[in-house]
Amino acid sequence: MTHEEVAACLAELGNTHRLAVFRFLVKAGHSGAPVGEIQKALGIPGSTLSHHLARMARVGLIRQEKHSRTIVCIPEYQQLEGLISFLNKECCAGNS
Amino acid sequence: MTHEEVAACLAELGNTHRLAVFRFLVKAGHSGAPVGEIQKALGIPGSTLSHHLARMARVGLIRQEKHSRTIVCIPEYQQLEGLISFLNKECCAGNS
DNA sequence: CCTATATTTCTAGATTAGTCGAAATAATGA
DNA sequence: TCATTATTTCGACTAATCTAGAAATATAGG
Repeated sequence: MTHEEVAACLAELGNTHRLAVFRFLVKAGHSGAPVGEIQKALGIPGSTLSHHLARMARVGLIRQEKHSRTIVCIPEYQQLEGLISFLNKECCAGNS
Repeated sequence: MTHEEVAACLAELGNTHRLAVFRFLVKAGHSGAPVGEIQKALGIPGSTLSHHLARMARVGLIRQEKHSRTIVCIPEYQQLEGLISFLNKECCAGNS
């Protein structure tokens, strides 16, 4: 994971709506949740949510699988792990 | 650390310049580095750097100590640790 | 007091992000 | 085929961010 990729992911998680979406998806587990369910749970207008989901998918924080009419969003755990391990390695060196 | 505080910190680290500054300060260690040194090392114009440093200080990622004419920037390790622990607790639950 | 140094504040332009209604697309089932 | 449901794309607007030169501030040393 490069410096730029890490910054891009952090920037996406650095928005309260998107962070809330990610937390919701993690609670939903490996099977994720459809867009409509996220929308109902968090009360975000469809077009706004769609925009945020697209951004998160673009940097690999989630993936979207189409099942007939619904699109299921699944958190990409290993991407978050990459992020955490980067922060641990590159940003905690020298810590007490 | 609240949802909003976490998002704010992640947003600040989600900029390549600021992430580079933070990484540089962590390498510098607990004694930190003066603004001028960061500027020389990373090649960022003074006014731009000052802006980014102020933002990072605002969310508690660094602190700034004035020693005569120079201002020393010090990374706030416990803030980053708070961030990492939040991501681990709230965003990794259910992971394989 | 004056000059040099370190850093910030001011200002302004350019770019990007966030928001959301309305229209468009896609798939299902009657 | 038609209506319904799920979601996206479009379009438009506002707000925030990024950038950096120029001027201001603060401090040290001569």
